[in-house]
Amino acid sequence: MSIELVAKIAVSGIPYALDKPYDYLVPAEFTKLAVPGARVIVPFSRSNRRTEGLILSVSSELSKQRKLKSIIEFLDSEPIMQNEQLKLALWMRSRFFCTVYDAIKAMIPAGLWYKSGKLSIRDKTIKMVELIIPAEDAMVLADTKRRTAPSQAKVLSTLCSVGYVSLNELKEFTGAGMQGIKALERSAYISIAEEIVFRRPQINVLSENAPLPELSFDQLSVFESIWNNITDEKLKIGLLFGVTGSGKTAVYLHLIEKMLKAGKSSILLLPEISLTPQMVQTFYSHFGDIVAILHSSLSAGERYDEWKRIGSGLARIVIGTRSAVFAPASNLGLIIIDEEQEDTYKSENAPRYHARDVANYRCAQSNAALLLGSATPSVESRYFAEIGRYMYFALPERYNCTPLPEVRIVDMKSELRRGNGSPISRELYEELCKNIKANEQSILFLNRRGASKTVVCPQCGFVQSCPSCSVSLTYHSYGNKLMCHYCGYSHRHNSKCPECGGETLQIGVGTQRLEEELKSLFPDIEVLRMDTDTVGYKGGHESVISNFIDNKVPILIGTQMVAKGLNFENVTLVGVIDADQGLYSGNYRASEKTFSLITQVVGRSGRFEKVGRAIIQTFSPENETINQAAGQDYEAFYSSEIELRRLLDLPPYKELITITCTGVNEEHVYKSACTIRDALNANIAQEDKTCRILGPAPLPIFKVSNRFRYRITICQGGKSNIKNLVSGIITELSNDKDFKGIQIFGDINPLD
DNA sequence: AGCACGCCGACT
DNA sequence: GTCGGCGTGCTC
Repeated sequence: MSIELVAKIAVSGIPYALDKPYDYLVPAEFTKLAVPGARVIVPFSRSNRRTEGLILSVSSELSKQRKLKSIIEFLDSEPIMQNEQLKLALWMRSRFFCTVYDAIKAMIPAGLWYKSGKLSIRDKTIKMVELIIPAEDAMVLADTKRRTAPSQAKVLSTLCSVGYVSLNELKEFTGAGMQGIKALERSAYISIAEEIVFRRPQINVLSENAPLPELSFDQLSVFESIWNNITDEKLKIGLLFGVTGSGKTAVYLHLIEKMLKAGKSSILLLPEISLTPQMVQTFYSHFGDIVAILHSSLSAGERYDEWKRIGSGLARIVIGTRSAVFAPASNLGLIIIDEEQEDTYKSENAPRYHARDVANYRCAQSNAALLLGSATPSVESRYFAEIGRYMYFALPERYNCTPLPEVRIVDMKSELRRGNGSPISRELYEELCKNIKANEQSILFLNRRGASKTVVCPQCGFVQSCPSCSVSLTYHSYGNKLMCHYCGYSHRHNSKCPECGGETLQIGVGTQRLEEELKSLFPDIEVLRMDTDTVGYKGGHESVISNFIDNKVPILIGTQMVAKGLNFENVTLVGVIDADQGLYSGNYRASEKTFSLITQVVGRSGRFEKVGRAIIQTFSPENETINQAAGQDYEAFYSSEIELRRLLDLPPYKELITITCTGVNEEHVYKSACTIRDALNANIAQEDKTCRILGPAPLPIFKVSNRFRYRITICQGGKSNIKNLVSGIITELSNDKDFKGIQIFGDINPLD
């Protein structure tokens, strides 16, 4: 019997059902390295394949009967995760039905994943040259060398004046070659040393040390109210309601500044950074280098370095997208989630987390404050404010008192009856003419890419759809092809119906066809289009926007990316081409999303001294949500929507947990889902009688990449132990031989 | 998931 | 004989 060191390890690349801590022996030579948070390579499974893992804990044990395998190597010389982060990863597993390693991967920058492999990211270094003899001596030396070694003399005299400089700059400035500099190093007159530098994302900083914007009376009182409440001991979550243009950003800036003065760091989450360059610039201009940004279009090196700057405390303000909620900010004081209702805060793949939930957990752990900001808060958040779980703050006015735009709803049914089948109603056409004449700009919003929604055959009714996903193909006039917007499949378009040979018809309008329609209506007018097709490359988004602003392009067409966070001085007309789009998707959040989107896009109009107009085109002009959005009346929308949620037993009254089955054989998938439902029904009665089990139901898009998808929805009160039950059922059935080829995963409050 | 084991038919 | 097809079972 002897004492051995045993590490409990979370391993990567395993399904949820196998995820548990595995015990490994720590070989004696690794004793010092074996600490929680360090990554290792371990042999795993019968094949002993090399598998990455992370040490969760280490303990000394009396050696047991069973033989443990040993850790092969260490990837880290010190832990890459602190105790607090490990706790967060374990919590994420229990809440989001992911493996611990899925959570860990979301929490650390990608470059660290393969530190020892080929894809490793190294610290970037530059060579720095320093004078290591007294400057007076160097001057004398430079004089003596002027004849014999002029370039060495130049190097010495240059170093006398600058002292410490990068090798590259020194070579460029003095014209000296490497031999001369090396010679000086050999003689111990100068030293050459590597210094780690940070790769930084390129930001156009407008000015340095710009003052904070002054707060208006309303902003100041909201700012003080937020500060006094969130720095209080008890209630730490606030919801800030502020209509478009009310100046939420100014309040954020002042809160973050005050946190900084109190010695605390802050994280600001945005739905998508590339859509809000103005916000990032404002922060850089005021706070300078202590701002770090984290988002998907950074290079791996930049992301790794920004992460290091945050971890080391050099950067104390983090601005980023969803995953920035994991930023290793020390002494965290505040997390702000701007436009908290946005779907981008929910991850669609494992770990299927919501940034709001993670922020909430982190803030509670580190006694920090959480502030949610929005012009159209999610129904959940507004409800939690109503019942006192969140503090509620409101900025009622537009900052510079611009009146809200004047909004008109146009009935497209009567437009059709008048014989106008085009996507532009007569009224919108006239308003566009007015704007062109007045030299003012217009934005047309249409949340659908492509030229035309679908191609149908009016003779036999055949609709072309993707062979591997269950969505209809979308026509793209660029390349004359039909594309699947889900998996990217495309093939050439033939105007003849593949079933009956009849002439096909295109129905529904996308941004691309709208662009063509406008070009024929206004042949002499420039039209810009902004959607994922036109801004695909890095920086494309900004260049479209600056083109629109600088060249006063009369008309901008766009998908939802035109709706978010942009200030256009000269825009006085907004047209919503198809307000119904998305309203009848069958999802319980459809109204909420429609309201939010229309409200935001209408708010783009007339943000400065000119009064804006907006035209909303719809086939259901009586629809309550559309009318509430037209009136920019969030409270009216909220009170009708929350009543509906209460009646239908939906969030925020209940929490939804879904279990999704996917597989290539539809019947097998369906039957597996039924087995899950039965297992739930058999077990749930003891846990919670109020909870309902729905399904199996096909997902809105029920086939993706040749896999069918069915899911069970559990609608539960939230306090019971249902999550553990679900976890147990997923684990048990994943290992069942009847479930061979079936993937099962759990999700909480999915968005689709 | 990923990989070895093992049991069966085909073939240098 | 043994190479390789995939069905079965296990992962400290």
